[in-house]
Amino acid sequence: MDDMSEVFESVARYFSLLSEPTRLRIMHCICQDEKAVNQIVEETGATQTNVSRHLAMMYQGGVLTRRREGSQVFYKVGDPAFIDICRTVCVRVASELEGDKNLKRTFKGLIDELS
Amino acid sequence: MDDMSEVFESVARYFSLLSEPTRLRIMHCICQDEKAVNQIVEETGATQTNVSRHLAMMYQGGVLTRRREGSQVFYKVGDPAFIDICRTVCVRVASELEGDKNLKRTFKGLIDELS
DNA sequence: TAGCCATATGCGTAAGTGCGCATATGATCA
DNA sequence: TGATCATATGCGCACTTACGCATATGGCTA
Repeated sequence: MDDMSEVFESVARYFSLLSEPTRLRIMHCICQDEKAVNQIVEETGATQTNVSRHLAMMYQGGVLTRRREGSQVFYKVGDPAFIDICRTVCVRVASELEGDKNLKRTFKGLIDELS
Repeated sequence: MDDMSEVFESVARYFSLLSEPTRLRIMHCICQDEKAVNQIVEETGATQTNVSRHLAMMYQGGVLTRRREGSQVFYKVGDPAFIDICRTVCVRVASELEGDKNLKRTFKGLIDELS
């Protein structure tokens, strides 16, 4: 029965990559186009340290791909499952919102982006 | 631009429900049939305290439904998106495994269950 | 080579999270 | 009502995690 342990741990590890707002913001930012770290820093408003660390974590988790060009490093979401999963979750979470038209609209926009 | 913050936080909150091995084990256990807490405790091998707390957390997050019958409480996965998301992630994670035939087989079994 | 830009990383800190123990609440039955 | 079973919760602890600061590494250009 406890071959399962390893499975649950791997899956949990994957989900934890997606369970942090800053990381989601970063992923959203490099979801369609690859971007250099400094661009990501600028667009997300997070610090360079933090962005760099989150990127490294996601890269190691296999969610992002990385490409070096000169002194810059470009990151991009490279996980084919990512879009699917996020869209499903967004639909799911949005469906439980009561009230707050603005938030609903924002979700809707994001879901469209992902479709 | 920062209507997004709230969105990212909600989505992250959802993912964090799924980012813990014990919770995944519990969910797997009540994925198809509802079960009372003591059954879940028995089947998962976790302590009553812990199971109860995880169940409460997931219930509040809207992932589980709950039904009282006498002194027992039955829980069940009630999130229509859950199966989809987990299957996608399992496929995703399994695809990155190199070697370890046994683990692959376990994943495959789980994925079949979810299909 | 030296200096500069872009990115990564060691260290310390504060907040969050999972867990066990003991205990509280709630329901059944004698 | 009191005893007993099922579930939930307060408290404390250990561990993890996100973060900032300072600094290291790696590449470019003069």
